[in-house]
Amino acid sequence: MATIKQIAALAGVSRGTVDRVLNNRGIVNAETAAKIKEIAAAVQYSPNKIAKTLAVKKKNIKLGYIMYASTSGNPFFDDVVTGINAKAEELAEYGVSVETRYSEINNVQKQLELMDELVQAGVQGLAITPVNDAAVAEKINELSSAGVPVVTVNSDIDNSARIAYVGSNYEQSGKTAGGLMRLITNGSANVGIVTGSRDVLCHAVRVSAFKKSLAKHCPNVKIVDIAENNDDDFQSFSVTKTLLAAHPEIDALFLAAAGVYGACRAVIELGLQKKVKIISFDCVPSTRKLIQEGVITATIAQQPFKQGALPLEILFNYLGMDIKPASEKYYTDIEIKIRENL
Amino acid sequence: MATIKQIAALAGVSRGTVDRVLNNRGIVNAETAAKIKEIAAAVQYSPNKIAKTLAVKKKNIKLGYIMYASTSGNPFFDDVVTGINAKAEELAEYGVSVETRYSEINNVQKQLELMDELVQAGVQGLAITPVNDAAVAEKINELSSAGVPVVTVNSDIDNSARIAYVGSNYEQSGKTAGGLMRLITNGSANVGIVTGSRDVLCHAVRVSAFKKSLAKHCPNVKIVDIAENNDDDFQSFSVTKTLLAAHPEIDALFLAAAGVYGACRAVIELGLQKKVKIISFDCVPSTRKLIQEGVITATIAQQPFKQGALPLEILFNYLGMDIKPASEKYYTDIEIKIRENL
DNA sequence: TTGAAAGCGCTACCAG
DNA sequence: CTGGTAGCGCTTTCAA
Repeated sequence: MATIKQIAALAGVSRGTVDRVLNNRGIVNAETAAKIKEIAAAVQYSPNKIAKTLAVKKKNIKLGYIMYASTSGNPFFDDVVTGINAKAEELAEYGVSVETRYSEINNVQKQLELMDELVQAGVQGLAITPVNDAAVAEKINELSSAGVPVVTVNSDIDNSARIAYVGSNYEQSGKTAGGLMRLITNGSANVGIVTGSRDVLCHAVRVSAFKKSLAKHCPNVKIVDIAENNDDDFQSFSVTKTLLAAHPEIDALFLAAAGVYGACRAVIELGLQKKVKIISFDCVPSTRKLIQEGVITATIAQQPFKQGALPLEILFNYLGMDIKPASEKYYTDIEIKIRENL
Repeated sequence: MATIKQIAALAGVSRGTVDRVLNNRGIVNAETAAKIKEIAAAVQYSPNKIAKTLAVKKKNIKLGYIMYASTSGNPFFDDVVTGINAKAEELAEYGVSVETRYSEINNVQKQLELMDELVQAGVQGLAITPVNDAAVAEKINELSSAGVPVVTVNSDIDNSARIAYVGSNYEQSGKTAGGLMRLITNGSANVGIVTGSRDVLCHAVRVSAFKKSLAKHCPNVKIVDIAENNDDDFQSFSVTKTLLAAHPEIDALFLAAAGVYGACRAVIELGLQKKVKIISFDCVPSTRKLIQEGVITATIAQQPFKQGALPLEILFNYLGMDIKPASEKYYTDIEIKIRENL
């Protein structure tokens, strides 16, 4: 609990000098620097975060956030935005302002424009749910080189210089879905899969991990067929109906992406809700309701609130507190929700 | 984002006066007080928490913590203690010190002595896992009256003036265990229950909620028998063996308290690990291992780390920041853990 | 290359 | 009843 002031006194120098040595700013006489470092080590100096935070106000840090709009089809992002706003409000006290922009899934051009716009507006750090495209990756690298740290949210982007990723571990969440399927079917079932799109990396990873997990432990669980709904409830309704009609042996569904409500409507319309066991992802209001009604057996949630909030915290620590992210990847918890612990 | 300084300027008074009005300390002329309040409301004054935190150092807050020792049989408390220590270290920066004492389950006398000891040592607030006894409740009330706020942890105590409880919602976690049992048995099973003691309130609540939850939804799940292990692994081993021998029809076990390892050893010794599905509580190292090995199907964890840490935060906020607990009960999350999301 | 001082916003204490 | 001031620990700027 030693302070800079105390160290200064011990070394017989001013606090400014100690500050320079300990934080590598400016130039200090080599001898005094060595002496100060020695003393700091001896008294186990560690900076007081609160004091630092208070002083950081003058920096007037400005952060940018590019998030998918929930109007693009998935109310999951509403909860993420709630997290963003809560954290932004909290950081306001530290003199931090947050500019949020909404982009569309798969619209690369729009996203690039928003990035430019935010940089023009003077943001010193950026959080973004990136479209998985080389052009986006490249712009992230540009920003990084220009000294603007970037944190990816919800989906990561390969070959980019982002300082951290916050979001689900899709591999593990897919495996967990497989584990759940094993438990609720007692290791024997004919499973239909409804996913968003084979082309969306995170959906693909989830599905393949799900399959792998079952293949390993459950020889009697068969994957009958797989359908794509493009994260749209109406498409989801129709492809699920087709899927179930084509394969009357299906007695379990794995809903790997959005469009959960549409798929469940199809099951209900066909009168199969008693027979078909359903596992889904996320816990949006309609999903919650379907769990309460017993249509969905279990869902896997992934801390949307935290996904929204944590990137801002990471950027604030990076820019304001000189704290580098402890890890390159911050995986959210994989939360199994059933009717009783919703 | 208005500050006291700005309000003082607007009102033409000193910051001291504004502080007095806004924090109800000392006496201020009624007119100026009204004026200041009006201005504060107009500019939407809200105190800066960081600045407050920095200034709180001089108070030299001292907190006490009475926790069950994990040597009393349950390694669950190790994780709680980890949470206590982490939070204590964090709070050290705020000038807060924490005195921790370890008590024994069911030892009322010892616990009363420790409470006295900590008060003698000058703690200004206390967190405690109380033995459920009238004498303990009464001493909690004494402390409260004397201005020492108390937070209960892990188990609550009736008719006491504690400012908050942090811990599991035993009713809901019991229900969740019931829900899980329903899912993994497909609603049909002969269940044996191994609990700690019928006399320990939280065990009793869990078990009764478990039963109720099953009775409501699963007519084909029968509770065959119930055994008590007094949270001891050796007793657990022996009573579980007896239980299984007496009821060969048992094909599922609900382990409602500690002694999980002992019960599982019994299952293994009888060669029943393939047949008997097991649901347990908490996620201590031995339980984790048994899940990985497929002996335990699922366990319900309850954020032991948070149970340790949060009470200190509540007390700090109460004493240092004048922030009353937002709620009287802080229930921990009910986390379902299976092999894949351990 | 170094020291001194102001400031972040709030609290507490001493005068008046 | 009120004002002024020092201090919490760190950062930053201005002088020297």
